[in-house]
Amino acid sequence: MSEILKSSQKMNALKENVEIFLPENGLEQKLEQAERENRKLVIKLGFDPTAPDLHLGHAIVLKKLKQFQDLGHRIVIVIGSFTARIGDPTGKNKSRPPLSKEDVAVNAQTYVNQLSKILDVSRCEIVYNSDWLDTLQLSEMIQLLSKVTVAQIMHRTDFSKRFQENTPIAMHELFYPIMQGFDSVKIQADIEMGGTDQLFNCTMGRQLQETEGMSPQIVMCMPLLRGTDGHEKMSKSLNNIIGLTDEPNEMFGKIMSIPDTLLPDYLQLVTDFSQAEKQEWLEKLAQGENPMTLKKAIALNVIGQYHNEAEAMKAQEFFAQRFQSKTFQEKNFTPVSLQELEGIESEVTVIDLCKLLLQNESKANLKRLIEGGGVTVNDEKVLGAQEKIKLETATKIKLGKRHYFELV
RNA sequence: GGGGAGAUUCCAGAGCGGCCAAAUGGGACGGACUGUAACUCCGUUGUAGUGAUACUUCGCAGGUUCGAAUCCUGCUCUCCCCA
Repeated sequence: MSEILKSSQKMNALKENVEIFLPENGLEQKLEQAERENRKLVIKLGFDPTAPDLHLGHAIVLKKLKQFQDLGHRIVIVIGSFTARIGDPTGKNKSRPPLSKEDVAVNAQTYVNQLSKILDVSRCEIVYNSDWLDTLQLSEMIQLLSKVTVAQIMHRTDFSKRFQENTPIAMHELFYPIMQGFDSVKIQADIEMGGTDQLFNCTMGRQLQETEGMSPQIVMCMPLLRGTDGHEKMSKSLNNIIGLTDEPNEMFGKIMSIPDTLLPDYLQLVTDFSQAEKQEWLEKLAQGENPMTLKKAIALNVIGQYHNEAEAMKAQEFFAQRFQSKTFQEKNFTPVSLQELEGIESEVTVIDLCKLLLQNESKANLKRLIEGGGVTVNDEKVLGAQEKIKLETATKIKLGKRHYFELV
């Protein structure tokens, strides 16, 4: 029995929050293999440098990588600088604007910065797949393509679904999984990680490695975290993410706004709690504990991870004051200096004031907000966009659910 | 290569010469209720304007008409069937 396998506890930790192992006992095999050959495993994580905002969904995978990193294995981050130009087929059928080299470089850098929230980046190997894909000859490409059948590619649910629904599939999209698989060949990956949506792409790596006479990588897929809307997977383009770099107050609010049905998932996947603590929480819930209590605990825990405990406490207080206090006057208002509201008379219309405070909103939109009863000034609802109000200090203004200002 | 269908506002999807800034549903936003949860109910959902209204929008470019998302021509793209 190997040293590592002796510790079943360690093994359990490595397996926690992994939804799919391919093959099922692959991890054990790889660890034994590594030990036998007296080397460290190469663990691959790929990403598209398109939307470099990492969120709690990514964190699940990154934490898993971190565990392996702590055991001394080699973490190889493959930046899809070439494949980004193809675009991972999403079924959304939106043609992606091609990224320039500069875009890729900038995105990759911000990505790496964010990785450092979880991983020790100095001990990660970061490679760009354009390094080998840019120079790939057509003949080599065809050689590669000959290893894969159409039936296999169409097996990917995304493709078969679109095909059945008569939505377009461009030829180049079919190449994406093959490219990704080729990356695994190039870096000689032992393990590839990703979300469950990456299962197909990752298995491509296994197949291609085998045809190259390599021992195929194993695949570990983490569950997909659902976003703040409670339904769709967390994704920047769906605008439902909680970003790793979000401000504490922002994070707190977003976590408080997730539907209760997501709580067990969040408890399990995004918190630092021990299994025992998680179990305890679930029991409390079952006994009728207000889910809000757990939500707060999760929020505190998460902010503790990505900021620190003091910030977390501050965010909780902020939240309580601004959103949970019952009376208008007690709420927490963001100060806005009167001087900063450049060149205004002492009296303005409500609509103009709103525009100054929320410059990104169109006036038509703000007008609707006012007429819909979403604007309150000094505890009084203002329904006329043209009403004049005096600009004086201590004027308190609420715009919609989330924006609170006080003139100072 | 041949034949047919189609491209509509965030999405799905009606409209097929004026009553169309464009039905309906979803989403989003706001309000009431609440725990920034869910449920339910109500309102809003192109931009600018106090308003009358003006402007931009129905794949792209032209044309017919007093008037076009709606008709015509060309182009681009998609789907289906046949080869």
